[in-house]
Amino acid sequence: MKHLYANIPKHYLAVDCIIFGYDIVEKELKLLLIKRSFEPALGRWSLAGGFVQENESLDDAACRVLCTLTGLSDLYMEQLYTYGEMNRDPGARVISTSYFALIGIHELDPEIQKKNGAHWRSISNLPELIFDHRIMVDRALNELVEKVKVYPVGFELLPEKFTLVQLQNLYEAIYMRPVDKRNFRKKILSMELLDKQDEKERETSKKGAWYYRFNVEKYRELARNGFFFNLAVS
Amino acid sequence: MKHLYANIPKHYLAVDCIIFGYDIVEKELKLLLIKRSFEPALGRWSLAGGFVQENESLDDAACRVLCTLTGLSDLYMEQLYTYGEMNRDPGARVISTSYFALIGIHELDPEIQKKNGAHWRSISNLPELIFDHRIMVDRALNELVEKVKVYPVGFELLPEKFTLVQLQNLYEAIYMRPVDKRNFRKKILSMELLDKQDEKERETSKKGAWYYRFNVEKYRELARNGFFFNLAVS
DNA sequence: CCAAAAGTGTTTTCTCTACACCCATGT
DNA sequence: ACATGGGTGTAGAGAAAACACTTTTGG
Repeated sequence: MKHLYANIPKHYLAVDCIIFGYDIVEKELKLLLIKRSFEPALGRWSLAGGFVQENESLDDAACRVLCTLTGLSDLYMEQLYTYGEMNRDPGARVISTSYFALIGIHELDPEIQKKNGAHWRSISNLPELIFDHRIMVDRALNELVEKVKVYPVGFELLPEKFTLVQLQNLYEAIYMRPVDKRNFRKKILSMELLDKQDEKERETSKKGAWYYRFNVEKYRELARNGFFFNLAVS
Repeated sequence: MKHLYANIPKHYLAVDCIIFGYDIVEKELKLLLIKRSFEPALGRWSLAGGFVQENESLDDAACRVLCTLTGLSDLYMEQLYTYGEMNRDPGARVISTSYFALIGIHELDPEIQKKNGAHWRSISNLPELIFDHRIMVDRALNELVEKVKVYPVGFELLPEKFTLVQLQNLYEAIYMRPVDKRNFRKKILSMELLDKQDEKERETSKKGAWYYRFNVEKYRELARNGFFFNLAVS
């Protein structure tokens, strides 16, 4: 059947990953960027990307890029948007589909990071990026803000055990504004999706803050019955 | 610089358009589908699509497909999602980006429609579609529901002048559930985005219903100042 | 004993929802 | 005069927002 498409032009197709992380100590949202060690744009900052091969789906390609870079699989990942302007890549015409991923900074092996030229950069102070990567990042940021309001994806950025203060700090970092402590805690706790642990975090305060865990199974169960997660708070 | 990408495989790239219309008389949401007059899948139903050419961006390609089919330009259109599974098109490996478009059924010239084998089909009674087009449609429907809640895009499906009853019928068709008349009118009118005309629609009732127009400029002005459209009603 | 961060309730405001009757007009 | 669809307001419930003091404990 291939002859049917005989006169159709073909294109280079790439994926680019917007990889978010969260620094629990500095309370900052970060982006995993690559200092390019190859042409074009050698030495400049870019998203993690790669070309789509013949034997892999788009999602496969994005996973491959992500796994190669981080050594991690089963990360939260989602397709976002496809950029198909004529001259977005000066090297050749390349159409690129962006994916956004969420990972806990602590999960990332510094060795692998170094080997791949990957660096965490603070969202509020990004370097100049190649091509249209900055546009990709901005779209992903918008998406992240909307997403965490209504789906429990923020937890992907935290360790398994986290305190309510840490969770609130994360939301403040994403929303880029302060959030009322009492309203925040009331709302998240009223959903009954967090399991309180018998253990306190004692690094950051003398009193210590209780650890919690997000209960995925409970969320799935509730969601099946029409429950909607919501943390769009003041 | 093209040699840099010498060993990279290339792919067929397509766009598929999910074109929504609204039948103001039958109060039904419709989809513009093509009865294919060519292989593969001759005689079967499909979305309007086409391959991305060498000298056009993705958006250009989608516009071209849409214009060719409808004879209209300046339609509301938005990119949705890119489908890149290996075997989604049995003819060859094709990656396809879906776009959704909103047009008023009344705008469409029946001659052009006939010439292109395009037919309006009711959303609630769609025929079987080729490839993964049904999946594309379902995603687009979800997107449409979410979109009309929070952006004034529903008006793209209506004539310039419309009545509040017609607007409500449209929202009921999209939400696929009844909506409270008084709450709906209260909410839309309180936004002060509709300009009441001095004229009534008299086809469907003896009393007649006032025509309104959506004031785009006013909306843009308000939106600039942080106003949010909202018609997520009971 | 004090500094530093964690934890905790109540009141007010606003938004959402439910709901039933009168109006205008063509036949 | 009546049938048909268009148009209108209010009261109650629930959600969101504003807001300040007490607790714990290591040094």
